[in-house]
Amino acid sequence: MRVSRVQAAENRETVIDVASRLFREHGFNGIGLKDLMKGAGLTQGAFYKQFASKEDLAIQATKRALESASARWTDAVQAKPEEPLGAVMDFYLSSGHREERMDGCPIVALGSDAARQSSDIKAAFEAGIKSHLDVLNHMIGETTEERPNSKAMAILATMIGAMTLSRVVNDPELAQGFLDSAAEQVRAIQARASA
Amino acid sequence: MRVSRVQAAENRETVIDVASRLFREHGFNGIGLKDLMKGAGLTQGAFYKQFASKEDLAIQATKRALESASARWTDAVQAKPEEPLGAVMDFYLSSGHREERMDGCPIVALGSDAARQSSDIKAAFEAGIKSHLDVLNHMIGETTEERPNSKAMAILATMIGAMTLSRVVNDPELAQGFLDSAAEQVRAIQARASA
DNA sequence: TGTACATCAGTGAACGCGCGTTCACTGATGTAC
DNA sequence: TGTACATCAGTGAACGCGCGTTCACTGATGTAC
Repeated sequence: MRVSRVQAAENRETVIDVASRLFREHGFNGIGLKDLMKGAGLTQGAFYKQFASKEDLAIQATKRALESASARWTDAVQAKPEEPLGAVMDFYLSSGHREERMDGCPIVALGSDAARQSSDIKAAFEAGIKSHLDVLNHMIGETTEERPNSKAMAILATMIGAMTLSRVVNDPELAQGFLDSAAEQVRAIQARASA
Repeated sequence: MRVSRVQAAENRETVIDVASRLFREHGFNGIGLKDLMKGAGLTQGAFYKQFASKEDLAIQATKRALESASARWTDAVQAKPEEPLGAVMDFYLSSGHREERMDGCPIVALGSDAARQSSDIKAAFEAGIKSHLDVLNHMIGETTEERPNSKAMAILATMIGAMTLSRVVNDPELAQGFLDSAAEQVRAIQARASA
């Protein structure tokens, strides 16, 4: 049952979108091609007409996940341009984000895994992370300092570290404590940047 | 070939030690029972004489990994009691630690995975993380504040976030930048705590 | 202390299962005239 | 524009493989007398 070129291209994009979410939910090794394709309404056999291997899809899906994460950050900036960093923290350091692993930050959801993956996967993370740093730099209004990006790097590290810690403990109060402490900390960094 | 009770107990501990290292290197799903047992000099079949399931071993190994991580932190304190936080940062935020996933911080190595695991696994992380926070609190000499542990939480989040970011990028300079920015940031938190 | 027997940690093969990947086939799409 | 044929995205079954788990067996350890 051949399908139009347009439809085939759409199917490919759907598979990448679905994979970017299911990989975040289950990890690169935690979900198989059968379920990934089923999530896009296709069967296993069609996979190799679109992708060279599972690794190939993992690369595309990682890029997609980081692009949508960056888009979410820039959306936050535009929604509340007078206090962009606050807007980002409102969604990133929230209990909602703690629960939504599937649609949440891919660095938190896949970071431990990614450290073990090929340099192609890491390249996708690196590009996305640089994009995050650029957005942060504009937010804190600081582009020239001793070590470039230093405060943006510290903010990003604090935020993804807090979300990671928040997700690996059972105690909800402790989990919330990490998010609150990170928010307090990021505000302190911002104050130093503005001063 | 029965083995003495003492030997059997030693074998069990060896398996847990090996697993705590190999899980960190390959992830919970990235290594099988055959290789875990081989690492301890035993065969696959002996596994179920010592553990109820792979999940059971994962719980024991996670506890072990976090205990040895905490031990490393307290060792650093004792080795350099006049500047304990500096001593911890010297090893934690180092390129050596970035490369040694097998013996390094289990929160960074397994955090993304752990968020998807059972509450038994999370309980092991929670206990280890609380222990880390206690050590940090003693270091910064602050036990009573508005939100208890707030600065210790921010320091821990910054450190594990920086190590995670450092490991998922290819560019060595960018990787080092995250570690350096985190160190700078942690010193700033410490200064505020002492003031 | 010495002997006879029960226990059980460890071995290695087997189990069913799901994985990533391959392939013969289908039939609507795209192309050539 | 209409017809004939080639293309190829998608199907569904099959491949070999490694996984977690089970099991009959071994033989040194531990126990009872």
